Amino acid sequence: MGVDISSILIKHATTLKENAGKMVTVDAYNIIYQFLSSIRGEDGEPLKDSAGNITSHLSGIFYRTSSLLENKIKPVYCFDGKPFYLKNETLKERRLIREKNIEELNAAIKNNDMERARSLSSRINYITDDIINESKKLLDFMGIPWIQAPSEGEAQASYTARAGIVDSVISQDYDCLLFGAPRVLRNFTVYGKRRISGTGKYINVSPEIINLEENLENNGITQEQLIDIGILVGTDFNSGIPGIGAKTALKLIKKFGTIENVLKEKNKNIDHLDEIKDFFKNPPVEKNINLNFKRPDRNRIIDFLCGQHNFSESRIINVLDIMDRNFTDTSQSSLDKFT
DNA sequence: CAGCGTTA
DNA sequence: TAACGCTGG
Repeated sequence: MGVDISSILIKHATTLKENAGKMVTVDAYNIIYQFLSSIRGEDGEPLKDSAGNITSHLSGIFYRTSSLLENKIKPVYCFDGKPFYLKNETLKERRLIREKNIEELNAAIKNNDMERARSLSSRINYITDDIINESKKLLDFMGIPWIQAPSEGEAQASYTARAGIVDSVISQDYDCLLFGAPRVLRNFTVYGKRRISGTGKYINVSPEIINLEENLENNGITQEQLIDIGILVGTDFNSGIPGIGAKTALKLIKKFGTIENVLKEKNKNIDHLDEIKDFFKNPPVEKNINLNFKRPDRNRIIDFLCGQHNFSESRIINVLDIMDRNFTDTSQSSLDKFT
């Protein structure tokens, strides 16, 4: 998933506290996908309400958003619109992998191999329209703004940061850097832990920040050359050149200057190259952005999460109290200078 | 993943 | 109080 240019990037450890006072965009699809894979019960299945509807994403969005707010970080969620048409191949591949996983899962259940079944089950994620719509509904009730991207959510999130409307982007994917996000926050969690997919075990993953300008300078490349490197390695919109990873791509781009020269040298071809480059440089985005944070609607949240989806009322109320307190704090902060 | 009760 | 382990839905 996404472009793997990790090996040529400098990353700095960061914390939620270090980012206090900042506004950030969140790649909604990316974070929902993470919640669906990691928030699971003992059986390895995502959390569900009594009607069998998946609720892991609601749990994730509710608690994560609240801790961000508690740390004075204001998140703005960016949702995917119509995928870039060249993504179709990638999406087809993902569908095939998923179908294969489901087949293997059924086989494992048949053979009573529950450990294998749990591991496979945790890899199968469905982001349905319901999951997206309920996420948006919850954000509305929480008074958190979200942006409907005309196309890719990570392009929208990156644009919003590049335009200076927010400070940085929360996403696990490096594609945001190709889209020009000045700062990308990864592993941006409260406790710095993540469950290893399919097992009950945890690994430590500390929040990190990647600074675009610093990395361009450190590698001695331009933004366009970073895009070229990404395309050589492979993105959501093309397969990349076999045998070329980020380090090799960097060397080649520095030696030959542009992806066109590299391809000529290697006698290779990438379909729709100009279109892909243009999409990273100038993706369709919503530019009319007004971000309005409102006080959480306690009754609607309790009705939605507890009434409709079986969340525990006492737990939800605890968090609502924290959010409420925090909202008052920020709205009064302009009065601080008079005290 | 995050909350929360338990433990040392 | 910090680390641990279980549970949430």
